[in-house]
Amino acid sequence: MKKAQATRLNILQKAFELIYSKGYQTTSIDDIIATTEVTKGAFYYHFKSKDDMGLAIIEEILKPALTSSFITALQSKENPIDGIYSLLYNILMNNDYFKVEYGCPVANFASEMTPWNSKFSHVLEELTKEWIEVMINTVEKGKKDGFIRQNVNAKHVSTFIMSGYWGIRNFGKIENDKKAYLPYLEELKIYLNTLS
Amino acid sequence: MKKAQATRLNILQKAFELIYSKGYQTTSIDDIIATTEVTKGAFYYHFKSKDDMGLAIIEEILKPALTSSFITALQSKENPIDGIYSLLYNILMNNDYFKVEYGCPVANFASEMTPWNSKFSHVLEELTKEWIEVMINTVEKGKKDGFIRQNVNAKHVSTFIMSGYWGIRNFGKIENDKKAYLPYLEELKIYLNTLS
DNA sequence: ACAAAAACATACTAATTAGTATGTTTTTTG
DNA sequence: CAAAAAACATACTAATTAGTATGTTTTTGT
Repeated sequence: MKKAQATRLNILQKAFELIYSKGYQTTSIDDIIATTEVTKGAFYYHFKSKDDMGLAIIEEILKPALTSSFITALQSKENPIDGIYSLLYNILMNNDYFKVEYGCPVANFASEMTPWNSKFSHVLEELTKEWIEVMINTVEKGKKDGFIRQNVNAKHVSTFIMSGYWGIRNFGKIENDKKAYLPYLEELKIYLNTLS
Repeated sequence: MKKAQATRLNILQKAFELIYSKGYQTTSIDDIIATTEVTKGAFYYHFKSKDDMGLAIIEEILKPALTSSFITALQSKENPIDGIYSLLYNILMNNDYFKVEYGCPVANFASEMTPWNSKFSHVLEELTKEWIEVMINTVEKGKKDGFIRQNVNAKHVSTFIMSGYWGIRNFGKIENDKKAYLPYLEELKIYLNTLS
C-alpha cells in the first residue's frame, strides 16, 4: 500500500502535464503509459476509465494544489487589495508551474469538457465556486477592516476578477508571451484601487 | 460556380455548429458529412484537410460575422462607456446565436488549438488583435470627445475588458446558466463608470 | 512459509479516425 | 454538341483509439 500509491500518483502527475500541454482529448492513454513507463494493465488497475483518471487529476492534483496556494496568497497581505493583486501577479508572472503557452489548466478543462461531460462540469463548478467563495470572504473581511468601501458587492467583484484572470490566460495562450499579461495587470491594479 | 459554393458554405456552417457545441477534436469529418449530407469526396474536394476547414471557419464565418457586429455595436452609442456595456450586455444576454453552455467560439478555438497548432494560433491572434484595436479606437475617441478621462490607457482598458468577457464566457459554460453573467455585468458597469 | 489478494504486464479487439484511390455525374466552355 | 474540367460519390486503408482478457509477479496477512 505504498509503492502502488506512488505509481498512481506518478500516472496522475505525468498525465496532468501531458493534458495541460496538449489537451485532454489529444492526450491518449498510450501517450500516458509511454511517458510514465507503466503498462496498460497498471493504468487500468488504478483507474477504471480515462475519464475516471481525468476527474482524479482535478480532485487530487489541481484542487489541493491550487486551493491552498490561493488561500495563503490572499491572506498574505493585510489589505485584500494588495492580496488579490499579488496573488494574480505572482500566479501570472512568477509561477513556473503554469506556462503562458498552456493557459490555466482549470480553464482548459472547463473549455474542453464542459458542454458534453457533466461529471467534469460538476467538479469544475465545485472548484471554481470554492475559489469565488474564498475571494468573497477576503473582500468581506476587507470591508470590515476598512480597506474596502462598504457599498462594494463582494460577489460581483470576485466574479469580475476571476473572469478577467481566466480571460487573460487565454490571451497569453494566443500571444504566447507573458508580456500579454502586463496591460491586464496594470489595469487590474487601477480597478482594485477604485474599491477602496 | 454557384451550387458548389453553396455546398462549401453549407459544410462550413454545419461544421461550425458541431464544433461550437462539441469542440474541434471531438467533431469528426464523418460527423460533419453526416449532418451536411454531403459525401467525403465532396468534403475533400472543397477542403484539403480538416485543419484547412477549421481555418476556413474562422476566416470565413467567425471573422466577418463577429467583427462587423462588434464594430456596429460599439459605434451605436455616442458615449463609448454605453457602447461597450451594451455590446457586452447584448452579446451575453440577447444573442441567441451564442449559447451559454457552449461559451465563446473564438475562445474555445483558442483554448483547444493554440498550444499545438501554430496556424490556428496565428489566425486567432490576428482576430483578437483586430477586436482589441477596434476597442482601443473607441476608447480613444471617447477620450477626445470628453466621455473618458485623459489619463485612461486605452490599450490597458481594452485588454482588461476583453479578458473579462472571455473569462465570464467560461464561467457560463461551467454554470450552464445566463444568470452567471449578471454579477459580472453589474461590476462591469461600475468599472466602466470609473473611466469617466 | 504460504495462500490470497493486490499490483502489474502482454497481447489482443472492435470501433473510430483522417485521408486516399478511383470512380461517376454534372457544368462549363470552345 | 462534345470534350474537358469541375463537382461529387463510393469504397477503401492504415493508424490510432479506449478498453479487455488473460496472464505473471509482488506484496500482505496469518
